[in-house]
Amino acid sequence: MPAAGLTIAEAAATLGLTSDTLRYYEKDGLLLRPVPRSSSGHRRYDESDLRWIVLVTRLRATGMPIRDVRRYADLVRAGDGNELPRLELLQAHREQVLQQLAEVTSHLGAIDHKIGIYEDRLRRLEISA
Amino acid sequence: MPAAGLTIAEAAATLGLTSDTLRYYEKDGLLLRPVPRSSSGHRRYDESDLRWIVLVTRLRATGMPIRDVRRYADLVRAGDGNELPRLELLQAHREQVLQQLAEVTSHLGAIDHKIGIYEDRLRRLEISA
DNA sequence: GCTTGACCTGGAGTGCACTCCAGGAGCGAC
DNA sequence: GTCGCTCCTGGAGTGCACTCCAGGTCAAGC
Repeated sequence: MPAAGLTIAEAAATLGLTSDTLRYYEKDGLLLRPVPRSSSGHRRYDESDLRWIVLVTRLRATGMPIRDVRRYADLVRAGDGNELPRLELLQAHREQVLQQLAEVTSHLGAIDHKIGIYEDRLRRLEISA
Repeated sequence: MPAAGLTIAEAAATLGLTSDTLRYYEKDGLLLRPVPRSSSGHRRYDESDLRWIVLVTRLRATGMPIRDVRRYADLVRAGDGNELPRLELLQAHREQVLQQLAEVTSHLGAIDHKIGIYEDRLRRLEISA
C-alpha cells in the first residue's frame, strides 16, 4: 500500500522549489496547516497542500513579500467570514503588480530604443567595412 | 556665479534616489566617471552624469543586477569598438525582462481569477443578507 | 545487524542592495 | 568666531529570502 501524498523532495520537484524552501515556508507560517507526517515523521504533501503552495508561488513570483503572504494565509486559516479583507489584500496586490508592469514596460521601451541605436550603428559599421 | 551642476542632494531628488545610493553607485563602479567635485570636494552632477544614471535606474528597475550594470558601464567606459558586446548585453537583458513580464502576467491572470471568485462570493452574501 | 539514503531539527550563513553612522571639513549667516 | 547646514569618507548595519550545515532518526536492502 503506497503512502498517500508526496515526499518533500517530490513536492519540491513538482513545484519548482527546494525542500529547504518548503520547510522554510511552513516554519514561517505561509502554509494553511502543518504538513501531515508519515509514521516516521516525514512530511507528506497532499493535493490541497500543493494547490495552496502553487498560489503562494504565484504571489511570491509577482513580488508579494513573505510577510503579506503570511497575512493572507492567516486570513484563510481563520476560516469563513473574512472574505472581504482577503479580497482587499489581493486587490491591493493586483494594483501593485499592474503598476509594476506598467513601469517595467515603460523602462523596457527606453531600453529597446537604445538597442535600436546600437543595431543601427553596428549595421552602418558593417556596411562601411 | 552659480556652480555648474547639481549637488548630490539635488541630483538624488531629481532622480528619485538617495544621496547614499548615488555614492554607493559611484563607489561600486556603476558610473562612467568619478563625479566631478567643487573646490570644496563636493560632488557636482552635470547633465551627462544624470543621463547615465537615468539609464542605470532603468536597468535596475527592470531587474538587472548591480554586477551586470557594472559590466555594461565598464564596456561603455572602455570607449568605441565594443558596441557588439554592449548590444548583446542589452539584448540578453531584454529577453530576461520579456520573459519576466510574461511570467508575471500569467500569474496575475490566476490571481485575477481568484479575485473574481471572492467578488462573486461576496456579492452573493450581500444579496442573501 | 549494518550501511545507505531520505528526511528531521534548530540555528548559522549567504548574497544582494542598499542604508546608516561616526567623525570631520568647508562655508555662508549672524 | 561660532552656529548650522551640507557634504565628505570608511566602514558597519539592515532587511529580505532563502540556503546550508551538523548531528540525529528511521526504514529498506544486502
